[in-house]
Amino acid sequence: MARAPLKRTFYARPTIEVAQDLLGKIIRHGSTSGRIVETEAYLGIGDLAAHAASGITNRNRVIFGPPGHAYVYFIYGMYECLNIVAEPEGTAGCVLIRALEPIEGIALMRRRRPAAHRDEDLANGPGKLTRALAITLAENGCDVTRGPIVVSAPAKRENFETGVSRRVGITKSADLPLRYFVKGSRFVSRG
DNA sequence: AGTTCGATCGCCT
DNA sequence: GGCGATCGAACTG
Repeated sequence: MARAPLKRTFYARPTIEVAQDLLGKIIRHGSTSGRIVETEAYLGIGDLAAHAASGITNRNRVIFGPPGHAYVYFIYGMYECLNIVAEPEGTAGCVLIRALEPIEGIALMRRRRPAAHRDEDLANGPGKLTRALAITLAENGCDVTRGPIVVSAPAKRENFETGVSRRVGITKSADLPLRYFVKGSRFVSRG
């Protein structure tokens, strides 16, 4: 039951709003999908932790492009991380997807992530969820309002509390409260 | 439960 | 040439 993708106007807003509002949404790639339970906002100028901080380069150019596109990058020689571009075209800003609650294709995710022995370990980290959903650099720049990665609203509205904390694993601009998560979810990368 | 450390490589100075 | 928006295994206590 594929629901309609979120429209581009959803993404053409301040990065912090988009990061908060992406919680609870469904992300799908192929036959695998999950519910977003953890995000981080990465801003433009002034956010020294953001890839966009020092201006446009060949790697980060999609962050400066139109909203609603995937920014996928390669890190530590072995992992991909998935972001979704926010802000109007020409303004930098993106949301790192940090954790998913697996929904569809769990058996396939288990095959892709043999180290995960529990469902909550399949996608509770940015490098894990790209592995579980088979998202690679080939998806960099793709339009998540069209595909092959698609983001949509859940079938039923859910109520949850949003937790806020510092972002994980960075050293610069580390004090900013730009990490958001579904409070109480056992699928987040950390409490 | 918490800490340390190795794997592995593209990007940018 | 150094380092990074990570992960998982190995180790300690």
